Amino acid sequence: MWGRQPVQDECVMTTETMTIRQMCDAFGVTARTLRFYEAKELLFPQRHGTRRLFTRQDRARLTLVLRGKRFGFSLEDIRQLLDMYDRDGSNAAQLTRTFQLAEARLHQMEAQRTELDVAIAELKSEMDKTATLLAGFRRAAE
Amino acid sequence: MWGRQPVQDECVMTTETMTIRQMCDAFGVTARTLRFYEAKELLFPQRHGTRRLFTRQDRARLTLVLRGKRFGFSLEDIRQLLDMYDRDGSNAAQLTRTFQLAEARLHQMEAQRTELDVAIAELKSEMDKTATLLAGFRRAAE
DNA sequence: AGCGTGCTTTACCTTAACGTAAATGTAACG
DNA sequence: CGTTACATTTACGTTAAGGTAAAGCACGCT
Repeated sequence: MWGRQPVQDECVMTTETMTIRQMCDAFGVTARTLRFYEAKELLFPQRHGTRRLFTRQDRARLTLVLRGKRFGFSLEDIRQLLDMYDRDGSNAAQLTRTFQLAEARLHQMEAQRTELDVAIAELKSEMDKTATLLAGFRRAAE
Repeated sequence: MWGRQPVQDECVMTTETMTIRQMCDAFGVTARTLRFYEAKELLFPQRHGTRRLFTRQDRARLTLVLRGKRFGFSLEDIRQLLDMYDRDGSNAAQLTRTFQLAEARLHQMEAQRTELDVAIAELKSEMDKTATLLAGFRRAAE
């Protein structure tokens, strides 16, 4: 009735590779997002003809990308962090550079945490004032 | 509405009004920012000829704007809060609304901090791995 | 052969909070 | 009067993370 999904006889769900739509469904992102991430060198899907085939590695990377995004990091930050997870450039110089990148990121994150703590404390203080005012109003209303 | 200021023909340096540059120095913002905030109806400086003169109210409002920004509110959110306050800041219903907005924002910020803590822990863990690898390389290099 | 559907690329659109540049104005100093 | 030092308006530029539209392949089915 509706167009049935073309059943791939040979490439049966080995979970080896996934089409773009399978990725969208699996991760809850749009196709545009996956293509965008490829353009930004966050993912490196293979091609079968013109079609993208996302590998196990792409899925692992995408998981990390989405986690990083939840933490509020930019895609560029994430790309650099992914290079750290990919310690395939296993020479000491590369690892050292990677480590330094991570260290810088860590400092940024800790600074961000400190700022967030300050902001939270300030906001709480402001809310206390407002709450006090409100309490006064409610007493006056009786 | 809140108090009119004395007409000043001579440019006496009262603390009543400030030029744009005095404002920049006092608040650590650029002139572009002040003009932008005026365009966005966050500030309402008077004019002396073509020049802006920022009043005590403007300074109070700018203080609130900058505080709101530290809390992560958008300028549009801030404008609405300021407008509410202007219309009838001493209205219990509006104070309640303000409080609720602040509460929601506080929850967001606390959630953000929790996630940030997780991310920091994970990153530290990855850095440990990298450091261990590096130590191995350095031993091998001797 | 035709149809429907999915995938592809190319390319312009969006939002926030300003930055930056150009052209012009004006006020004070010397 | 000229120069200097700000001030003003207008208007286009920037960045991030995609959205959206257009138009063309590439199939599998009938």
